[in-house]
Amino acid sequence: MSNSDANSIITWPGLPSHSPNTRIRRDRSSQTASADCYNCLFKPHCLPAEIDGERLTRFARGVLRSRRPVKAGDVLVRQGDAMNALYTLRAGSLKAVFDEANGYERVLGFRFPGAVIGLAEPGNAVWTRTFIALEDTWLCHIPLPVIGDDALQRQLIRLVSERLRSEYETHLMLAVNDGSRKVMTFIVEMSARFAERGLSAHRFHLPMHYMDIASYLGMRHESVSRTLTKLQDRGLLHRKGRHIVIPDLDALRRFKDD
Amino acid sequence: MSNSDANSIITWPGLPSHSPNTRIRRDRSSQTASADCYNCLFKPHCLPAEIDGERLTRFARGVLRSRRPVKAGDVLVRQGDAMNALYTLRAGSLKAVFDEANGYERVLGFRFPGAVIGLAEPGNAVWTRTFIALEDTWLCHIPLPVIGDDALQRQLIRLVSERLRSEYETHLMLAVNDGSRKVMTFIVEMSARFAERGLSAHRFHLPMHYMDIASYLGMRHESVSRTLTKLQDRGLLHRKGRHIVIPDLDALRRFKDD
DNA sequence: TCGTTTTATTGATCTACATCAATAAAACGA
DNA sequence: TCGTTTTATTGATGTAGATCAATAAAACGA
Repeated sequence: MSNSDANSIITWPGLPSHSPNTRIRRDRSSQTASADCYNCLFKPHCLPAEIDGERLTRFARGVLRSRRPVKAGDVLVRQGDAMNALYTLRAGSLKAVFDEANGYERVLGFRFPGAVIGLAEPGNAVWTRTFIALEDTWLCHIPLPVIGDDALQRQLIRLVSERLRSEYETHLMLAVNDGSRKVMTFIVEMSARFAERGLSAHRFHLPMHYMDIASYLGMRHESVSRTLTKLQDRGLLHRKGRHIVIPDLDALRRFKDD
Repeated sequence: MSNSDANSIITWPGLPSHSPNTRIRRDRSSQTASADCYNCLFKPHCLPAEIDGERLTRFARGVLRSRRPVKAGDVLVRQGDAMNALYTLRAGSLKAVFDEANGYERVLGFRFPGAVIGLAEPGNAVWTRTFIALEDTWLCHIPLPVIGDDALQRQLIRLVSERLRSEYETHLMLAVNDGSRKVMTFIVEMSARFAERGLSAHRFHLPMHYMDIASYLGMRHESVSRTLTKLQDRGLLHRKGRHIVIPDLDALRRFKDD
């Protein structure tokens, strides 16, 4: 069963959706507030990276900050929905999936705090992928018209091409066609993502299922599990379920590259 | 042996390069000219898509149109070179490759007329991939400062996110992990690329080697060859070397999808 | 043009991973 | 909390495609 089935609930007020069970809350003020970009930890990586003062105030006024999270398993936006805003991830995590005609979903990526959601869509009227929360997730909502400013557009160009570069990295990883290498690259990458948010690079909890990892890497989840078991046997990592401990990160990196 | 070895020759005048044999022609006027964006077939897909009149004239004045081609096998830009211009492809074709430390190259994509080269680099001071001509190739050279205009930036955003969407498609293709499906998807995709340039979708010549296709798809070239032989045996296509004939394109598409 | 180098094809073998299956462990909801 | 559902683990088996090898066909350069 897919996570993105009929009982998904969209908690963003008034968000367009094809889900029959969409729950729209009336009380806007209790749900969202204007963003506080001045004090935001992620400002240097976000759209208003280069603006300040009056211009930043104007930008922040147009941005809605959610107060209640998108719950684990819920859909933020669904492939095919009209696209009229970007999101930024403040806390939690998301998976980006492509919904196939047969009902299955194929995982295209994972997003962590600081990430901008929707970079593949400018120029497209419609969301090309579905975004699903992996855990309770807080976001900011940036309507497209707010990004008229020149400095914002330059930053958007930078963010999209940065994402493009990272997708080329992913292409290289997928094209090695060696399961254990793909899994190791994934683990090292996750470690780096945690580290860049000030968390431990050696000890972390993966928010996504092994089935999601497998889908992302183009493998079966059995193979992901077996690969991790093998890495554990070699002492390169320990794990209890999705909790990962890497005693020697450099050793893992070296092992991956030869 | 890689194509991007020491005897690569860069025919773009004054282009930075690490190649010892770089040939720089003195006579600029015989090599390049201002672009003629007004009469360019590719304008709707290029950067100045949305500008006209006076603004287009100003843009075109900043753009250099090459008169002599980059020769087959030659390097247009090398990974690590300083990045200060985009290119657009007018005729010919290129491959985008990642140069590995061990000297091997891994193919990340192919570019055909109408494509903009360098979409992954804005925000990066340096080329992240090497571009090599697959056949004699003509380009336009667009210095980054020329893209100050607001409409040009909007179009650049559109182009980069469009490329990002196409990389997500590639991710989906690579993650199916089924050789013959990957090859069929590639052939169908190539057919579409030829068709969109007004050429035959049923009968075309692949400009890249099987080894490049294999590298791009994460396979061995033997497997690419075998897969094509199998498709030929089933009557889904005919080929003589790299010349491909597809008698029934829909049949091939249907076969690929089940 | 011919001789050399590079690329493509075909065959034989081997292995990593998919697939099928059965159990165990989490996660979830009443 | 317990009972159900979903996800993860481990085992047995089969197969697609990697690998090694040898020949054929292009492509290239003098």
